[in-house]
Amino acid sequence: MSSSSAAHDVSFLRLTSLPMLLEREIESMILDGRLSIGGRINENQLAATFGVSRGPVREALRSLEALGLVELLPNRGVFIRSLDISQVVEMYGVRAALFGYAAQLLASRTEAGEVDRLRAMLDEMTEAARAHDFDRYYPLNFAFHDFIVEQAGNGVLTAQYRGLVKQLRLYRAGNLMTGNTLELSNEEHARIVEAIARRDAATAYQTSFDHVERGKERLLARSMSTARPEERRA
Amino acid sequence: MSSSSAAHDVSFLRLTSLPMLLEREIESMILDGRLSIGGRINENQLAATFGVSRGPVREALRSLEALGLVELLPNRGVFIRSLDISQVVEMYGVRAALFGYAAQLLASRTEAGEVDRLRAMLDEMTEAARAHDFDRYYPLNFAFHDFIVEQAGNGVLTAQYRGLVKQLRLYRAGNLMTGNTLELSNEEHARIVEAIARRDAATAYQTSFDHVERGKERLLARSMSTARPEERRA
DNA sequence: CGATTGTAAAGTGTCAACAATTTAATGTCG
DNA sequence: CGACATTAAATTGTTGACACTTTACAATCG
Repeated sequence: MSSSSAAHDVSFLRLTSLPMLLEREIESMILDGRLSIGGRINENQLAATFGVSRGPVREALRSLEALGLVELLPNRGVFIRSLDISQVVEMYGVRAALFGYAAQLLASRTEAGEVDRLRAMLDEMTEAARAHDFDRYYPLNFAFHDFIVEQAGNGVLTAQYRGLVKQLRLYRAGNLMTGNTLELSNEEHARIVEAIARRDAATAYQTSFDHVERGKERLLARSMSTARPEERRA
Repeated sequence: MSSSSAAHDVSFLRLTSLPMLLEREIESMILDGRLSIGGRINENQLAATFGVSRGPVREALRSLEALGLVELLPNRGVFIRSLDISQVVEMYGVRAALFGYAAQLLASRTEAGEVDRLRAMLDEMTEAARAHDFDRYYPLNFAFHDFIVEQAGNGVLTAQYRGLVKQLRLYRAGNLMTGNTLELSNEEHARIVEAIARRDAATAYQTSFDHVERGKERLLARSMSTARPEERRA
């Protein structure tokens, strides 16, 4: 039984704990919008909701703070983090760099297996874009980017990228695409896939970086038109 | 008195708390080597050391886990995170991408004020490198990289980069440079500064990316020669 | 009536005690 | 003597109580 070297990996021994569970649950409450952004979290209330005491809740909130999803103000409470547009812009920049690096890595390591998958995703997105079906396009778009990052084969990169994307979900207005932006965006996807297929790492980086940067600019343009004239000061 | 708009910014009202304080203190205990890597942290002992109860200590440890400095195994305890070489390699890759992006940003935004400072740092490093004075070179090298990242003007980037560098300090063998690597490394610095001075964003990115990648390769080469022949399997 | 001060309520911060689990030590059987 | 079951110690997990701070409210004074 115990002769085999490392076959079973007995990591079943309680790989989770109450604070981790609470962390995940509170996180989805935030990302699903069940806790409103900018709002305050009441520890007592939250603990009562889950039927636990405040200790584990506070530990979970500490983790969420380090993940950038909430803000802790001493003696004041925990607040769902709200991003202003300048922070979002900064995040998009870093995301562009990370995504570009991912595409670069994938281009230099791919053995063509991933390319077929990417082309399939691309076809689906093309179809959804043609139909202006945003609800169908959005998850495909997400999966496309995530697939490239994942297949790049760098776990640290994947974690950083996903953490950033998670934080970006705090900016609610950001995910909308209108009109022909779907088609424009997807043409950029096509260029990315081609560069990866050609094993052209430099072009894969550049097209991927530019793709996210352009998404940032689309967001900015949209944010300008939406923004109120001026926030008056006292 | 209350007429001025945002002059005083009374953020003095307890901008810190016990868990934050403990977090910083434990962090420096780890990075200074006062807590040995891979070793286990005893909550009772640690709490007694600081003269507090275990609650705040546990909260601090949750934050440190999210920062990637410790690992929490449910019911088993908290362990100072130990990095294997493959993780370090991944981190270097991401660091290269982030640092490259920083140099790119700085090159495209600099108004020449930063370049003088960079050239001054470069001169100091050249001197230290010529004297093979690693102890003097190391902090200069650190400051040089950090300055570029900081002056890039992207707070998210700065935070991500510094977090990564902090984690890399868990890999103790990594910081050594021998022989003429100091001079080689500094020649790369010179190329980076020149690209930034020229406002050549693309070259700034590439030289900076390559610089970190070469650091990774130097590390890997060193690690190969140091590594034990083979870790035998059962 | 508006600004200020004082007071009560609500919420966060910290602790010490208890429960549950893991680890180490001990004893027992084959 | 070694493997296994049993027990004791150490350590983590969770809780409820209490102290402290902030916030909201009410009363008072100019």
